[in-house]
Amino acid sequence: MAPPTRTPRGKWIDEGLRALAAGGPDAVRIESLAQALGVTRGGFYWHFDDRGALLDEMLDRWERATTDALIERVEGEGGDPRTKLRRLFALALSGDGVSTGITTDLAVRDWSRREQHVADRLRRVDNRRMAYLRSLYGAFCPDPEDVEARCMLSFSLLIGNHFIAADHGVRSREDVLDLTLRRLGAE
Amino acid sequence: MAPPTRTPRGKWIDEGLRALAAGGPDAVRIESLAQALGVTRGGFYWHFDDRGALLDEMLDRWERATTDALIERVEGEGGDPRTKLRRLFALALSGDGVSTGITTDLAVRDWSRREQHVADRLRRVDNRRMAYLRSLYGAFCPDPEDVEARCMLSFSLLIGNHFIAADHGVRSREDVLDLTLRRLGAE
DNA sequence: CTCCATCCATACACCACTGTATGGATGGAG
DNA sequence: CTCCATCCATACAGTGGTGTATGGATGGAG
Repeated sequence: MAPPTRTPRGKWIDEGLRALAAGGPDAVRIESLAQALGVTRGGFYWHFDDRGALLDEMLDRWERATTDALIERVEGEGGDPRTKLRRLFALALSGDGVSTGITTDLAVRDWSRREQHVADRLRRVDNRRMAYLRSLYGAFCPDPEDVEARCMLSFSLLIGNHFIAADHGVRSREDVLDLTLRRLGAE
Repeated sequence: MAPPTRTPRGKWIDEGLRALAAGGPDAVRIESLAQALGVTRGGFYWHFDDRGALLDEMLDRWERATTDALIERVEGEGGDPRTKLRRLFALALSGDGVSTGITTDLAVRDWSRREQHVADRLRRVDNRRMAYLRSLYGAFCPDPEDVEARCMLSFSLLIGNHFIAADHGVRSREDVLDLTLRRLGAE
C-alpha cells in the first residue's frame, strides 16, 4: 500500500478552503484535513509553522482568486457594460471553484465579524469589487448617487440571496432574482 | 463570599445568545458561559440535559423575539405603511437587545448553512418577516412583481449592510443606505 | 548506487471541553 | 426550626484536538 504520491503545500490549502466553506474557520482542523487527504498530520508541520499559518495562506489564495481572477474572467470575453454585469452576476451566483465559490465567500464574511485581520482583508477585497461594479454601472448611468445605490443593492442581493431563506409563493427564487436584477438595470 | 444570587435557566440562555452573536455556535461553550456568569458548570446540568438542549432553547427565544415581538413593535405605534417601513428599517439596522440584535441574526443565518434544523427555523422566521414586508409594500405598490423585487432588495440590503465591508468614497455608509432606501420607495 | 531533500507515521505531553456523580450550601414554605 | 426544592462546587473519566520529536520511506540528482 502506501501510495508514493506526495501531498504538496497546495493540497492542504485546497482542503482547508473546502473545510472553511463547509463549516467555518472552526471546522478547519488539521486532523480532519489529514484524514480527508488520506495521510496523518506528520507532513503538515513540515509545510506550515502551525494552524494559523495555514489559515493565512488560505486567505491569501482566496483574496487573489476572488478579485483579479474574477475581474479578468468577466473582462476577458468583452461586451458592453450590461453584458459584463450579467456575466458577473452569473459567475457570482453560481459559485464554482474551491476558492472562488460563494460559500467560501460567505464563510470569510462571517469570519471577518470576529477577527480583525480577516476584516481588513475583506475590506480590501470588497473595495476592489465595489470599484469594478461602480465602473460598470457608471458607464451607462449618469447620476453618481444612483450608481452608488445600484452598486450597494446589487452587492447586497448577491450576499442576501444565499443568506435569506424565505419563499416567494408562486414565484421561484430564480424568477425573483431575475425581476430584481432587471429592476437594477442590468438587463 | 459566595453570593446567594441564583442563576436561573434564563441567564444561561441570555449568555448563550451573547456568545452566539460574538463568536458563532462553536463559541457557545458551557465552561465559558459559566465563567461569564461567575459560577461553575455545576448548575448547568441541573437546568439542561446537555449542550444541545441549550442551543435549542436559544433558538426558541430568538425565533419568538425576532418575529412577533418585532412586528408588534412596528405596528404598535401606528402610521401609514411608509412610516412603518421606516420604523422597521430603523429597528432592523440598529440591532439592540441580546436576542433581537442584528449580530445574533447574522450568526443564526451563518449557522443555518450547516445545520438543517437551524435552516428550518430560519425559513419559518424569514417567511414571516417577508410576508410582513410584502404587506407593507403591497399597500402602496400595485404591481405584485414590483412588490416582490422591493421586498427581496430591502431584505438583502439589511443583511448585506452588515456583511459588506466596502467604503463609498466621499459618501458615508449612512448616506448610501439613505439613498438606497429612498430608491426603494420607503421614504 | 548513493545521497539528500522531501514527505510521512508514530508516539508523546498537553490542553480545553463534555457529561456524570456526589456532596454540600441556601433560603423560603410550613 | 426544620425540611426540601433549588442551585452550586468539586472530582473524575473520556474525547478530540494541538504542537514537538524522532525515525523512517521514497525517488530523483549526481
